[in-house]
Order: sequence, then structure tokens, then C-alpha cells
Amino acid sequence: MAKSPALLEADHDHRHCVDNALAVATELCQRRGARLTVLRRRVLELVWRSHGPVGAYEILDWLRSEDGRTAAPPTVYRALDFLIEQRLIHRIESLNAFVGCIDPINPHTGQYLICRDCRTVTELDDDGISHAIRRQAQQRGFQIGQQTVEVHGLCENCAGKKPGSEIGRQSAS
Amino acid sequence: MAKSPALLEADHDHRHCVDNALAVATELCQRRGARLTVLRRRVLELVWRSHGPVGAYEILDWLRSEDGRTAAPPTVYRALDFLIEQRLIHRIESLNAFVGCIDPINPHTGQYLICRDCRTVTELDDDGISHAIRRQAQQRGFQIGQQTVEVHGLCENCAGKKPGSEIGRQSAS
DNA sequence: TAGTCCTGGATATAGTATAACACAGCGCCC
DNA sequence: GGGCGCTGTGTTATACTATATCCAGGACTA
Ligand SMILES: [Zn+2]
Ligand SMILES: [Zn+2]
Ligand SMILES: [Zn+2]
Ligand SMILES: [Zn+2]
Repeated sequence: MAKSPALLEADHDHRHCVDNALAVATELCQRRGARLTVLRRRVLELVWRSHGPVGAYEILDWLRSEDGRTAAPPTVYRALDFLIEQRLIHRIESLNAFVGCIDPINPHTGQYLICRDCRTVTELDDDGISHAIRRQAQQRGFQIGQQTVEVHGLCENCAGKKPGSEIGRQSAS
Repeated sequence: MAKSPALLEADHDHRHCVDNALAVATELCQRRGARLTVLRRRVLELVWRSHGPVGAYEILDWLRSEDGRTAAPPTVYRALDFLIEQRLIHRIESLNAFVGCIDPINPHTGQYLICRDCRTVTELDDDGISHAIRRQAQQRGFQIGQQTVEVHGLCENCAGKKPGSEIGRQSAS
């Protein structure tokens, strides 16, 4: 399947994103006494291969083809479960896929803008949204466990222009 | 995990919920020129069997065991797709399941409170939430296609219902 | 009546996730 | 050292969710 290049690995120094994510993860796990093993670290790196959602079986393929590692679905899912527990990655429910957390240090609710074109996921942590949700929940006596806010649509890049074309000023309707 | 029966079909006249949903659906489809066939109507009825999320294969089993109908996955998924298009049901992404829409007449964004205990899904249509989301999206030039707000937790009943407190307050739209 | 579209039956397969068992390494306590 | 339990991973099998494809029959149209 032809996946559009999940945003911008060309448009910025993505190696920096990855290195930073790994460094923070290392630090965080050490502090917590959690074991960021070679496999787990590698899976985290693979999730960070782009800013787009990454599927478990995609990771599986990479582990097999690039690392020569014998791997089966549980190998990947267990690593992903660990990374989720440590809040180093998030699961995008509406896509059955995973994305690196942009700020693992400060716990936050999951709010995402997902571009259906370039597949970039932008993580939000907006108080307005979570406050509005908490307000409704409270009003109904609902005790919040986990929020999932996933907004699909078109990102600024993909909404206003097509790849390769000039940057046209577009007046949003 | 002990699953309590999804919402209180005993605590209220659920037949009324079902009848109402079917009546509204009939009316709406007629007005739209959409064909609410026997199968589609039956699937809608099955989705409305509870106020909890219902899986596609659950519906499939019911069709086979209760209706004696020969049915395969596509049978169910096609009916579900139709019902979703007509906005008679919603898909709960985080559960791979479906739930009847409480107000198919007025189009609205999907916002749900999902009880992890009794599995009741309460649909919201809160302007505060969607406004906060739209605001964030706008701020980032993101063009919203479809919102998904799914909040997991404990409903009033299942959380810490105090003895003697009123229970089961369910606001319809 | 013939043509066309819509619906749904039937078969096969794709995609996502977990159960269950095995085994190796490590720390611990005797 | 030897038994023990714990964690992480390998291995196999299976469950669960969803779609692709082809076809038959009925409804609508001209
Ligand atoms: Zn980057
Ligand atoms: Zn985009
Ligand atoms: Zn009811
Ligand atoms: Zn409940």
C-alpha cells in the first residue's frame, strides 16, 4: 500500500527528534527503575521513524528485515505495551497504530490531530478541551479513566496546497 | 473482569428506546430516499439491544442463531456501514464496536462516556468540547473532518454510588 | 422486455491482537 | 552450589476484526 510520506522527515532534522526521544526515554526509565531493554528501545526508535502513526505489523516487518531478529507479533506487542505503560508512546485507537509521545515527562491526556493525507499526527495537550470534557463528565457523575480525542482531517500543509505546488495563499472558508 | 449487564435494560423501559429508534430511522430513511431494508432494520434493532457497545460478530451470531439467517461478516458490515452513513449508529473506535445514535435527526459530533464496568455508553453533544477542539484546530490551520471523543471510566452507577442516592439519571437529548 | 443498479449471499483472505507454553538469565536465600 | 522465583523473550497457535471478490436475484427505468 502506498503510504504518503508521513510528514516532514525531510523538512526538519528528524534525527534530532529520535535522539531526543531515546534520551528522554532512557533517563525516564532509569529514574523509574523500568528496564528499557535493547528490544524495547529499538521498538521505540521504530515508532519514532516518523511523526505518523505506525502499525504493529509494520514494526514487526522492520525488526525482521532490518535487524534480522526473529520476531513474532507478541514480541512487538509486548514491547509496545511496555512503552505505553511508560507513556513513551500513545496508541491511536481510530487507526490501530502507535505514535511517539512528544512529552513523556509531563503526563497528559491524549489529544491528536491526524492528517488523512500526509498521516502526520499532532499531539495536543489543551486544557480547554480536557476541561470541557471533565466538566461534562462531572456533571454526569462520570469518573474519567482515560480520554481519547482523535480528530481526523487535513493539516495545514495538506489542506492549503498539494505537494510540489507553490505555496498558494489560501483563504480558509 | 465481571461485566455487569450493559445498562440497566431492567431499570427503564428499554423497549421504548428500541421502538423509538426504529421509528425515527424509518421516518428518516423515507425522507432521505434511503432503503431501510429488513436486514438493515434488524441490524439496527440488534445494535439497540443495549445501551452498550455491540460488536459486529456479536450481531452476526444473533442473526444466525435467532433469525436462522445465513449470514457472513460482509452481511453485517454492509448493514453497519449503511447505518453509519445514515447516522443511525456510531462506531466506537476504541472498542471496535457500535452503538445506537441517540439523536439521528440532528447531526452531531461523536462524544462518548464509556463505562468500563457496565459498558454503558452515554453520548454527548457538548458545544464546549467541540468548540475547544475547533479552536485548537483552527489555531493550527487544521481542517476538521471527523472528531472522535471517547472517554473511558466509570459511570455514576458503577463509580461510587452512595447508598440512598438517586441513580440512573439518564438525560436524553 | 431489456438494461441497470442495488442488495445481499458465498468464499476467501487480509489485518490486528492475544493465549499458552518454553526457556534462559538474573538475583536471592539456604 | 543448588533451588527458587521473577522478568523478558522466543515460539506456536489461535482469536478477533474487517475487506476483497464474484455472483444471483429483485427492483427500478426506459
Ligand atoms: Zn521529527
Ligand atoms: Zn497533512
Ligand atoms: Zn434503553
Ligand atoms: Zn457503569
